[in-house]
Amino acid sequence: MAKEIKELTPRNENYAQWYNDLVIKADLAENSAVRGCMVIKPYGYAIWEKIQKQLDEMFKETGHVNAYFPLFIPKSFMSKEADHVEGFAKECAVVTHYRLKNDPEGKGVIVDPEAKLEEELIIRPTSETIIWNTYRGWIQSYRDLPILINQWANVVRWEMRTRLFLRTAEFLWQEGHTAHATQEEAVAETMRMLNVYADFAEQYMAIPVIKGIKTPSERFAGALDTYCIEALMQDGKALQAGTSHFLGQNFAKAFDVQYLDKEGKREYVWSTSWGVSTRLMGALIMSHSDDNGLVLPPKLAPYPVVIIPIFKDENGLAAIGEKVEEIAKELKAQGIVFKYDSTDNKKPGWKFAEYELKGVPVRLALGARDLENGTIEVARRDTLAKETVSIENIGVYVKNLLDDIQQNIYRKALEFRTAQTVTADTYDEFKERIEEGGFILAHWDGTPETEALIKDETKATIRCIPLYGEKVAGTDMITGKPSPQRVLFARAY
RNA sequence: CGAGAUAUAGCGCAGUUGGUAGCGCGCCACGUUCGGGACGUGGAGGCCGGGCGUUCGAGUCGCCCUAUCUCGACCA
Repeated sequence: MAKEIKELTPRNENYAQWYNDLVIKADLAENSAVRGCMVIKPYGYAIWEKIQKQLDEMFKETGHVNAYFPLFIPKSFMSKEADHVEGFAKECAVVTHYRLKNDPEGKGVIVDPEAKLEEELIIRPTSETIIWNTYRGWIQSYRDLPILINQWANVVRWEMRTRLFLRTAEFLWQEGHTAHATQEEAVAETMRMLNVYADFAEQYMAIPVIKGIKTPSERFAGALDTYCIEALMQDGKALQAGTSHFLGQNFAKAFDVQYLDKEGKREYVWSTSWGVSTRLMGALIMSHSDDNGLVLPPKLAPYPVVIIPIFKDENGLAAIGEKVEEIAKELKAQGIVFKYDSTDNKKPGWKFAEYELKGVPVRLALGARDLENGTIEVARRDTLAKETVSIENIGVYVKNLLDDIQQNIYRKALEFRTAQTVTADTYDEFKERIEEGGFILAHWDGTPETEALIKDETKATIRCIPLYGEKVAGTDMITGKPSPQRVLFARAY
């Protein structure tokens, strides 16, 4: 068994394999019988629920409400926005029939050829089209605006190659779709939600992100501008962790959504959409995990604390159980969720390893020796440090420790990213450095040709044009043409 | 969709020049253990991914499928 843990090495040559193993061994998810899809297991789903709950709260605070729109999209809807269909056409699952029947030759069931749909249905790869078709009926005047709606849903994109959490054929996400009277309002909304995502990533997931804007080639199909948060994984590859799109009037025009303004003039509505997905869990796993398994930030751990009793027999367990009840009261008083693993079919050492693999931030171990001394052993997952402390005020102690762990995990990730972010002034320097992974800040002349050339030759893409940080003009490292600021390059997932 | 690899017990694997299948972990029972993945004894568990062929005989050889993984291509 010990061997299994040693196989997990975040910086080994086969990071992809390590990642897969960790996801499976930490009991988060597994491949399903359906190509490219995954089963999210209870422990993994509990993390997703924490993410959902927190984001939902942040959406509500910024004035949004939840609603739900259909899974199926009539094929004709997809063709109404030209860029949108071009972007998604290659990865759509299509429903063509609505009935099965017994095979007349007795070979199980077949699709009933007489049950062919007149118009095929697309399983949503994203919901802009069905939502904007609906919004048309909801919007008549400026008094109906803005519409600030979010949807929690699953979507399907038939990707050629998939990876657990990072790119599955079906995934869970939230998609916000807002409608506004003016361009300014819509742009402000796009930025507002980008900031919500960045705050969530940094404060809850403990992942530092760079806020920026995508180049036209990386833009969402149908958007005028795509803003994003970009994170750096431990193997040096970048991961797009969330996007917020300014859609202009594209979808309003495609679905004829107009409103009457105060002067009685008809205008097209302005819109945004924004989303994050179960991919965030991939980011979480790859950002913090180490050779012992997952490392979860306390704010997103299904249970931030696990209590492990060390006992010889039933009497011993009962004595510890009484003490645990006292501790439980203190933890509850601090609002800390914990798990007490009193099962007697696993030894303490096994449990220690198991909860480390699962990334539980704090482990409390309690045995006869502690009962005698009035102490408890406290172990933290981020540093693997252990200490024996007095059981007095353990609730407050753990609360402070959890806060410290949350900050420490973020600080570690930030230090890593800072160390892995460099500038390159010449293309040779760039090509050499890109092999080591990490972010590279370099000057770009703003043309798609240069961008494509770099991608072809180095597999690096422009992750974003950073919104913040110092903006010093320079010249493109290849063409020598002027560049207003450095842009962020990396190889990406 | 290209290249490579893999498919044998719940999981991880072995299986020689073809002779009707084994190991470790896990699981079940009992006992001893219990402060970093315990140990002993005894058990249960397999249409060897599917199909066709060669052969007296196929986990093993040949061909064809299918699925998975890694690397590409692709990827709001």
